[in-house]
Amino acid sequence: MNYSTSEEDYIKAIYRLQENQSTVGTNELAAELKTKPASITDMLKKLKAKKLLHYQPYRGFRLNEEGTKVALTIIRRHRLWEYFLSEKLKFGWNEVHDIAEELEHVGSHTLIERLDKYLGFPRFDPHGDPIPDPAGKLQVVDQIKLTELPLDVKAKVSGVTDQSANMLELLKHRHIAIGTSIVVKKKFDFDQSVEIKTDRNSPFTISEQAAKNIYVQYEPRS
Amino acid sequence: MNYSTSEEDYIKAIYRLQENQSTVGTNELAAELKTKPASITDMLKKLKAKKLLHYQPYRGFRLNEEGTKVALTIIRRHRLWEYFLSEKLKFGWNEVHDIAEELEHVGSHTLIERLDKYLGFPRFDPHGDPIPDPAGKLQVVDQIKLTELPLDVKAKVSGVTDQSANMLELLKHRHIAIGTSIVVKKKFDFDQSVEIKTDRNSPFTISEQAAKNIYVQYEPRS
DNA sequence: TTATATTTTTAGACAAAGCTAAAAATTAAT
DNA sequence: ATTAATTTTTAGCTTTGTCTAAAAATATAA
Repeated sequence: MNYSTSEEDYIKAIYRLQENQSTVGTNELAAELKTKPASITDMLKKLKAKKLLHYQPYRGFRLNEEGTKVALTIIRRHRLWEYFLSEKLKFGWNEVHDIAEELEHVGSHTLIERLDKYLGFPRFDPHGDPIPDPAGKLQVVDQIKLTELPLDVKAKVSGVTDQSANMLELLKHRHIAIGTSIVVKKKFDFDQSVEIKTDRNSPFTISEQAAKNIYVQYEPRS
Repeated sequence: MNYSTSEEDYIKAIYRLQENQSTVGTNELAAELKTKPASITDMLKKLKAKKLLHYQPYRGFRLNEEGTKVALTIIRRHRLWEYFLSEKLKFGWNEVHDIAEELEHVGSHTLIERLDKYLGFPRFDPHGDPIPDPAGKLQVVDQIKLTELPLDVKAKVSGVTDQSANMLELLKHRHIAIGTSIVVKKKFDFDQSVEIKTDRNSPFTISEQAAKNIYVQYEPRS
């Protein structure tokens, strides 16, 4: 089945919201999509007719199996494009989102599969979020915060959550990027810092605060 | 200024048609866009209001300077994506058009400039059509048909116009692709064939008919 | 538990883009 | 130079996605 850009945006937003709550409300979704509640009700009727969600008027709604699969397909496209923009076109982690927001609606299945292959089947986007597989399944995340990594265990940087100028500056200065090999050498509890070492630096120290925003994974990227 | 997907499609189609004729007609454009004449009239009013074309009811129309610039910007996006799909994602020359038709409407200026850089500033798309420059100017084409290439002058394959299965088979078999170095050794007028040599083959002969569909350029790609 | 506040839905309108059928303008042809 | 044929435009309707204002349902609270 093929969905309009609008429908895709709704599906994606509902998916995002229902990750936390069990059921999503009209006002809430309206806020998320920066639109008005009346518009939500209209679209819900259409999506229900297309059997993508459970919905009883006044009772809230939730994506069903099919709707979830569609959502994950869109998220897959989004994150693969983010990875492309960041890795190949050298956009900053903070610039990729808006452009990917447009590219994700280009529907060709072959396009996405070839892109995936071209990129080397990445498993995480530049923000560290996992990329759903072609079947629309979200892989169990095997990435952890740098602060949770046991000492002297080699891992690879898979993403960061804090994209502030400071953080980006720090990462740039230390030559930390996605894929960088990294090891935690010591943890200094007394001043909340950790000593780390990458394959491009001699050991250095960063704040635990910063380290918490760096995600790493054990295995090499497949 | 920003234009809708529909507006962009109209502008591109008008540009295509007015390359031959001096002025374009409603029926003609309707056929090109597989839509109805009444829809054309509606859109023409909008495009005229946006000062993209000259248009007198019943008198035909033609893009003005601004409209032409917009058309070339869209064509630039289209052809850069075609190049990307063909060179990087290994799509066949015949598969790229439809996907590029969607990607071309993604508006980000930075995206296109970075893509251009990433691709190495290509000057021709996989069909051999020139890629307009960032200012929306079409470079004078310095490519010629293989049959027009003087003997023993080295050139590079820049595209083909015939994408029939036969032609693709021939090119594949002879290892002729975009960028392949090629020289014409002899022209056999008596049976309408030419002997050519590439950097990957000993000399061989193909029909003049086939050679006419192969475009080459003198200088190396910039 | 009845009144009040909040949330959600309905009703009716609007803009974009398209269509059909009918009217108007232009072109061609006797 | 009229008539006939063709092209183009207008008028009015449809769909998608949005909005505002009003009505209905649900939740909260004294």
